[in-house]
Amino acid sequence: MTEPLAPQYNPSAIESALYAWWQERGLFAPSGTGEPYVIMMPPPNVTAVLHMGHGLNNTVQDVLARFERMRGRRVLWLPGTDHAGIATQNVVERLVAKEGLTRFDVGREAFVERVWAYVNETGSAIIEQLKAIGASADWSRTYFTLDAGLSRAVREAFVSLYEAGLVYRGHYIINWCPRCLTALSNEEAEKEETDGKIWHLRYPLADGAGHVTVATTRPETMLGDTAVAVHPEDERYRHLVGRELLLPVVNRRVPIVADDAVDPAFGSGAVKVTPAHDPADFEIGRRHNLPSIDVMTPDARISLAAPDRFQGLDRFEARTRVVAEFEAAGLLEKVEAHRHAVGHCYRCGTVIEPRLSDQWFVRMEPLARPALAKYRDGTLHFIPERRGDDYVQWLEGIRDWCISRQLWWGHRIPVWYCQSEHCARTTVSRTDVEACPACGGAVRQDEDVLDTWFSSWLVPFSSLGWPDRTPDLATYYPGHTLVSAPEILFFWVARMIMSGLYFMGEVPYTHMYLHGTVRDTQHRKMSKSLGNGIDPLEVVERYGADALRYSLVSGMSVGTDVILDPNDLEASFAAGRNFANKLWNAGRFILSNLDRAPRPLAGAPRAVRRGELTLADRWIIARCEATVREATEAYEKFRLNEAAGAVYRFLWSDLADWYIEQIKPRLYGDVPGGDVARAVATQTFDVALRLLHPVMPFVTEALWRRFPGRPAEASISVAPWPRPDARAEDPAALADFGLVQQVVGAIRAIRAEYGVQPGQTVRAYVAVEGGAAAALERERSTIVRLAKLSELILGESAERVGGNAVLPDGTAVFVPLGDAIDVGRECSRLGAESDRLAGLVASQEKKLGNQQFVSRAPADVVEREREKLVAWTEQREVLIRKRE
RNA sequence: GGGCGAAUAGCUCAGCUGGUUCAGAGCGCCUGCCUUACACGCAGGAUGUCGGGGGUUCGAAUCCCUCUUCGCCCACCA
Repeated sequence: MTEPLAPQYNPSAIESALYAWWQERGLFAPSGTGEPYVIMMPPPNVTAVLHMGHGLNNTVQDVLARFERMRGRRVLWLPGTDHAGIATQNVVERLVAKEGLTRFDVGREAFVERVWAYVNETGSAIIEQLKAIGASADWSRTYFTLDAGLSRAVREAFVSLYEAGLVYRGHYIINWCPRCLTALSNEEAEKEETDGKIWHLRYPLADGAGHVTVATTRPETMLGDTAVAVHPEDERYRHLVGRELLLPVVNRRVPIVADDAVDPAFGSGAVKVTPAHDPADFEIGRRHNLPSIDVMTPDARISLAAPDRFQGLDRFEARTRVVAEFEAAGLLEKVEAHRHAVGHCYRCGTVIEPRLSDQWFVRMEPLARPALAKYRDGTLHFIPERRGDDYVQWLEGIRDWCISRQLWWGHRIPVWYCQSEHCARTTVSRTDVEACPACGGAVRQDEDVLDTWFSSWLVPFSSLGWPDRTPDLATYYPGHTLVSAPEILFFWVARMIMSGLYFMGEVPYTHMYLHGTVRDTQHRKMSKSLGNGIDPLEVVERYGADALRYSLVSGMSVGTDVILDPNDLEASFAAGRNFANKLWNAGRFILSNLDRAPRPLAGAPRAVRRGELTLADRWIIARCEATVREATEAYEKFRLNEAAGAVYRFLWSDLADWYIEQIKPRLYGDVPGGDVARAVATQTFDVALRLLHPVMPFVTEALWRRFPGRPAEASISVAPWPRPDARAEDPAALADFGLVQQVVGAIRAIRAEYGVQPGQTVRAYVAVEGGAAAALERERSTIVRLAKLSELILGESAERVGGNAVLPDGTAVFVPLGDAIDVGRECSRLGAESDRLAGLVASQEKKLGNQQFVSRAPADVVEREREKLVAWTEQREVLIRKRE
């Protein structure tokens, strides 16, 4: 506690020890009797390694958690990890591939065991990494989306939705990833604008009397065409409806049908219909009883349903071959460039293939309706608000959610099919089914697993024990704030609202804060594949967790992206490190002076009476008060950068640059009042540490604990949040000390301008009277010392030669410099200064000469402008006289 | 194609309900300082048609319209 502190703050020497101490003390578990405040951590993938996006997301959550904890709320920040179906399976598949095997070689059971082994070994790494950045989550409650409790919740949700008719099995076109070999939801198929081509193909009429031209971006699908559709009212084709075409390449006769879905204005107005490979075509096929011919295998090669010469070809090779055959037959009308949106697998980037298959779906419209209503009635708040538009748009256009995945890693679908041919009953059950409940025959469980998001959308209550009615569930549901990346608004955030309303009857959160994305200086998203990432742990090692957090927080206003430079860590993180160091040294200085206080300041420094305070004391107390208000309001409004900025300015510009400099004579015993200065410095510094703790938890704790009178077990992380105190407001002190600062600044500027040696003292005149003079008189010694004066004269100067400055309120400052100065230089400076004032005066006269302004603007505004004009005019005259 | 947002110093961005923080901060740049808390520091300084054009207003970086350029979300015109 009393060992001397190093002049340079060394984060790595203290951070892990402090974190361990917080954990030992159990400070991150909810405690006390305050109103609960719940933040649900977006569960990172088990196999994830901490990246800057996690850094940002968890820093924001931690700032809010720590802020509310200090405000006395019973904070539960609930962490967990996500089994992340496809992502995790892919990782282990790659490991298996190194042994030259596929998952099919390994077999389902053994493969799942491998995944478990992998997850058990490396799965919690990210949690350790989150601790390195200071995350104050309640790790004792950490869940895993595949553990027993959450698995039970998943079954309960599936079965009860099924019983309500909201889960169904359907035969539809879904998004299929030919590399992951699974169905995907619409959200998992990322649309990307792509420059492609559109081929215009001629299909001859079967009777040889001409042809119909169709356009397609995927010519290979023509192998599965079973019709051509035209609009029923399209005069060009009306006479052809009902006739047949001879499909080239495959030589199949297909009908021409009329369907309203066809847009006669697009292309030729005739559409090839491939019911097995296009959702719109599927619908047309259904309306016209067309056969569906699936011409592709699961890995997107041409299937046995196509002519021999195409079988086994990759879909893109087949595309080339089909086009070539059309061209050779003279049936390729034209090829045009075509920009369109192409779906890609969100996990591996492979082009999605629309595929006809049997899948499980959730009927979304009944869930979406109340979720929309809760936004429209003002229950839900999005920060920033515009994210609410995205939410509404998505819900209004919602389509059913395909939840089955042809994977092995995940929650097995709780459906059993009777193997007996005459029974064939389907059983959907909360518990495992051994035999068919109808006929007692053998059953086979559905092979598929559920979308990983089907477990995470339940997390706000499943992580608290649902479907059991646990005390945790009663206490901590619903929560308040969700902090999330905008990418998972639809995957997760919106769905949690729907599930919360459906299963719990209440929205899980009222405030959804969607922060920005971490990008590089070219505004590209940081990613491993682009190689533009910054490793947060490296930053923690080199600059400290506080520096990392400060940079992330200060670099982001509500909902904007955070830009970091991967090639220049110094540029990105030095500011935070420097700030931590500044704090460290300010704290070190104050502490070292407490040691030389005549009596140790126990606990709260000795009570100081208002009458004992100097102008500077009153000023820093008032500034501190303003900072409490500003920072608290900013945290409440999620304006974390403003909160950090307010405390930064207070600590650096006010406390360190001015107040600490001002009190040095008192501290050193050169003038009386040392104990008052110590008390005020200690008090205001303590408040600032508490205000900053949510953003920079480590350095603030390290310093805070060292102040005398703190019990060994006291932690700033549960210290009370500073309360606004109207008695500390002091506009007069703010104005008076502000004048002192301006006078000192003006004299310093003159000294620098005229190259006065740093050690040399000068005289200075300040032309003030009345209250302003009294204020300067009270801080005379401060001005003399900080501006390095031999004498301060409050009044006009008879001397002419020297440096002049005019403060914004019109106060003149003059520093006589005798023969030492360059007269020519001074003349030009005087000229420039008087020109500047002339400009101000001119525009001011114009403004005040405007009758409209004088009559319409508020009186106080006009009055202020008048005063400015008077002061500027006077000072300009003074300068002009001097110049002569 | 539909919806939404952004453009301010060399860079990254604040600037919220029009008028005292109105033209700002940090970084970078220039000058001078190892002043016994801190050179990861101190003091001083330079830099802007607030994207273009129009409008509302006594007054616009701020509100409205329009153009330009970027970005995000959504979308079965084959």
